Amino acid sequence: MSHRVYDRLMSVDRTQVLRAAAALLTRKATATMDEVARAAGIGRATLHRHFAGRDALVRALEELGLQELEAALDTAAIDEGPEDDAVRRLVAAVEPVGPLLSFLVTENQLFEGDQQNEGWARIDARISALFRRGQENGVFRIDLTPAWLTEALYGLVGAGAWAVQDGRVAAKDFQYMIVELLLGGARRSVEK
Amino acid sequence: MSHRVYDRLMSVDRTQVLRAAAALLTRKATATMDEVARAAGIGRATLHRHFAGRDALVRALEELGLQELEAALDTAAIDEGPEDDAVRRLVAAVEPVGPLLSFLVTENQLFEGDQQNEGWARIDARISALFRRGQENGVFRIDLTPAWLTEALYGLVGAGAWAVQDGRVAAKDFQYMIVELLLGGARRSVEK
DNA sequence: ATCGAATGAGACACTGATGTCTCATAGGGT
DNA sequence: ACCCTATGAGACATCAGTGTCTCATTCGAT
Repeated sequence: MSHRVYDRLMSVDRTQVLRAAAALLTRKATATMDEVARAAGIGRATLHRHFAGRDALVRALEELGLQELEAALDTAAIDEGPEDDAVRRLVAAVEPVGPLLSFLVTENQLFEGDQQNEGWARIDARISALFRRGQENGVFRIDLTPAWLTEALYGLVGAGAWAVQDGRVAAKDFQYMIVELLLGGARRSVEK
Repeated sequence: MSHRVYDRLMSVDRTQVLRAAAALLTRKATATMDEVARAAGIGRATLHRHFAGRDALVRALEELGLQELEAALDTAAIDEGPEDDAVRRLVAAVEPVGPLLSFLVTENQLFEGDQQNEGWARIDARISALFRRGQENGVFRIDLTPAWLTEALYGLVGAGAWAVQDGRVAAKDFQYMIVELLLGGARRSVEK
């Protein structure tokens, strides 16, 4: 009958389409629905059957990004262990979501005026909590607010994803570059 | 006769229009020419008289941004003195250009395929040179490439400008937050 | 007061993207 | 072998943004 097998009747994998869309829109935010469809290897009509319109597509993309970010936060287990190690795990887990994250961060300013998506608020809160915990435990400096450190993390991940995509930074260095700068800064520490 | 006074006959100040356009486009990258015109307080026809089209507008915006960045690099005198102080001066000087910079950085990925604008290459080179000089003088760590530090600077300035605009960070803390994170990182140093 | 240049508002045609529809076809499920 | 559904391709109307033009008006210069 129409159990889960039935769902798979659709030869078009929604998530796969979203990934293709993300990959394209990350590079070219103004890409056409037709371009998105071709990038996903499907027809424009089919794309419209799955996503009512461009807005719906972006919303779905946002949903996907939020899901993956939440998942990354979970697998990184940022509530456990030393906070600097938690940040390392977080960056590592967030790396694959990098491009999508940077797209959504820049795209989100379009929805200004609306209340900030609650999904984002939740993720912000979780990451901020990590930095706050680190401050309380004396691992992180207290003169940089958790909110700013969270924003900075987004910014660095975005810059990193973009730099990798443009070939200015090797993909294998992505995690190291971000974590080291975020945690240790650029200044050479007297004792390493 | 038609000396400099004659130029001022135009009641529309080109730079002023560009600033208004930058302010709007930074928040809403997809803003219409009509919206830009209204934001600048002029008619759409007049906007078209000054900038042939949307492309021309963006190009002019890019030119303005490059000019201001070069000027910021000059006033910061990044070739002189201790490198960490130079970075402080650089961030301070670049702050007013923050929104425009972040707009151009994200907008630039549209012109991918084309050769990177030589103006950008020049600015990248100047900033990279600062970080490289700091590395050679033992001020900056050598495991983070100058190219990455430059990208990170862009990313942090963008994130900072955005955070300020959204009220998540106080404007007066902009410079401090960025410089401290960029130079010192989030980790609490044993000796301050 | 007069002249000239620039402006604002609106009309207009044009283009590109969008969203909807139809129809033939391929490909799984039975 | 037979359905039945999803798909791809294309046609189509619609819409929003663009770029151009005209014309009345404003404003500074003389």
